[in-house]
Amino acid sequence: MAATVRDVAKLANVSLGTVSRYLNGYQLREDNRLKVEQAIQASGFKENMLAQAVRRNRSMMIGVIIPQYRAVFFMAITTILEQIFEQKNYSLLLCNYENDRHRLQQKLRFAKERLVDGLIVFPSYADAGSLPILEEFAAEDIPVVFIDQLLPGFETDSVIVDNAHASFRAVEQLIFNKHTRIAIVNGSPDVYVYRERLRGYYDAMRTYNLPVESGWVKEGSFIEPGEYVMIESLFDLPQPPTAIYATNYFATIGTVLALHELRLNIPHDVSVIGFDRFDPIDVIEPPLTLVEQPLERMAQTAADLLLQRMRGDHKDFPQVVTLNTKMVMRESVRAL
Amino acid sequence: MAATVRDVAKLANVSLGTVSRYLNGYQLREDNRLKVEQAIQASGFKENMLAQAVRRNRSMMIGVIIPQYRAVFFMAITTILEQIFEQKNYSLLLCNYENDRHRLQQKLRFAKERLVDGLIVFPSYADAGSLPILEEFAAEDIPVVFIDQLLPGFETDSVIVDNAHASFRAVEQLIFNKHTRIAIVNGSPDVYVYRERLRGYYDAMRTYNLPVESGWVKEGSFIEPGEYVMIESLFDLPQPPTAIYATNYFATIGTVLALHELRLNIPHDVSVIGFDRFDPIDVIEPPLTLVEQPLERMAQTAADLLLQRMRGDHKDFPQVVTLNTKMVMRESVRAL
DNA sequence: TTGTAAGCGTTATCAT
DNA sequence: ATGATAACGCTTACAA
Repeated sequence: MAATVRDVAKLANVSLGTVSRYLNGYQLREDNRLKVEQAIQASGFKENMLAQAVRRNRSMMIGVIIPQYRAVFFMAITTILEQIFEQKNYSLLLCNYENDRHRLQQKLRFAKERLVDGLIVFPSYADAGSLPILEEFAAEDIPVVFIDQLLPGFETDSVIVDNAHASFRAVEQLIFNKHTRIAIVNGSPDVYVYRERLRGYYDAMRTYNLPVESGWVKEGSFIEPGEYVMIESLFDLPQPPTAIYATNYFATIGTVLALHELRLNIPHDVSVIGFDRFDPIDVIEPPLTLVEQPLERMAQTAADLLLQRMRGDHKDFPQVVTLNTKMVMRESVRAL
Repeated sequence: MAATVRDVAKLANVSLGTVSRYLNGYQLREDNRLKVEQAIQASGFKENMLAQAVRRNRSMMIGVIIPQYRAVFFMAITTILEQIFEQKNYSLLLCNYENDRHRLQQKLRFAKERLVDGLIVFPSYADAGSLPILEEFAAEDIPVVFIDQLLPGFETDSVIVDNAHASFRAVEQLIFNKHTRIAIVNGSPDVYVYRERLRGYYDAMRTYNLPVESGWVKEGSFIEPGEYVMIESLFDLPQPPTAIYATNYFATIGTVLALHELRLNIPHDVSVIGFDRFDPIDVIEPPLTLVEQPLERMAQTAADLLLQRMRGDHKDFPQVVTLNTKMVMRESVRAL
């Protein structure tokens, strides 16, 4: 049905080797080049990437393993990854492991069976112990890059963000504005990044000799009904906070909704610093002061690292690149 | 390096044909089966899916073409698609076309070059005229299924939702509760589904002989700063609405935020019906009455249809399956 | 520069 | 049921 190099060769009256060489960018004699080009046109020849893959032993696929498609942070980075890799003619084999260690192992195996040339993993909730498959990638020299988090127990190139420092600076910013009673609305402590963000909060408070009252640390998913009652309860305390640092997108939205509910004005009554800038965060009034992650650079760095390893360049392996977040001052913090 | 059927055959002292047959589930003589199994164990043989793909002329990849990874609706369906296809050993070639006709055509070509066995497309913003590549899929008998929207000009199996009817019922529900002044906060009229949702609104109002005041129809993305000022302006009208029907996730959030801003209580001051139930919608107080789309069934239907076509069963082609949304009554509608 | 032929790791068709 | 062998569509020595 579909034309093959053989058909093209026949049509052009050259050998199939010549056609193949043409396709791979080798120099041809002028008349032959013309004949081949015409034959390709005439036959509607399209190269078969699968056959190429077998022959070259490269699938031209990159596995991208994601905790949850619903979490826009991962997908925002994946959008950029796709653009980068598409330019190099790689396609993405996306896998969602639904935040489940067991499914993660499954998905890694799945990607390996598909013979991906490289792997980018967001290792949320994971531990190396439950992921023996990773050693197989290492053994077969299939490069793996972690993004967003490390995975203790398996050392490989990683691109992360300094979460503790991000928190430190956010809290510090509040302190600079004379806030002393600062609460944190944090993601689940099961996730490494949230433990880090919490650590940065404590660090900042300690550094500036501020006490952390019991009840100022709230942790949750903030996607379940009524979960922001937890946030509201901050204001039942004898010493309610004057500022709230919310450490992710859902916590930020939840905080805003809770303050609305309590008829507390941002920033007049309570100052707020949020985390991550995803739709529809920008719609919120007043514009929120936010910690923003360098999504582009994370993606670009991870991609570059992976491509470098795939080229066989193992310089400085394993490299851990730590990027900094950016605090963007808007209007949700008031100086006391 | 990696063991092949040949290696296994040698190790087991059988022909490679026997090994291949074993792998493909044919009956073997007991002793041979044992030998082959042992050889597979011993050699750590893993089948090479790429070689299989070439030989069988089936890539075992399904292209899934998505307007935007950031839009959780698409990703929610994709999550389900992935589960369904994984069970059949298909992998997903996900492509994001960033809501751009031109990039959509590119991505379709990309998927075709990768020899996907089938295609699922969310054709937002698209028109068949700008997508000549679709005809190539048809010509080569690569099944294409549209989901969420049709694409006039290219007829193929499609799974959609009755958006107009969804709106009709939502508005009707408000009318049943004695509301007569009902506003709609709608997505961009550039998108077919929003034109449909608006049509349903008008239909319902007309059916019940209710006037639609000028200024009751708001359209926008509701992700840009200050866009909910549009919603707030509803209440500057001489005849402000007593109920708002928001036709997507962002419109719903925007509406809630705007009402908070205006210190209007839901449902006491204003009744609200929203659309789509994605995080963190459930966190909103009171629980919102929502139009919910049958994500599972959409995904399952599209997948079934595609698999059927890939099996060569072209019965009733092209099939357009229209599913119904579900109105879930919660607490954001008050009877007047 | 070109043609020939071997080979990638499979599946599938023959006889046997 | 099995072995031998061709074939899938391509790349890549090797010789010419």
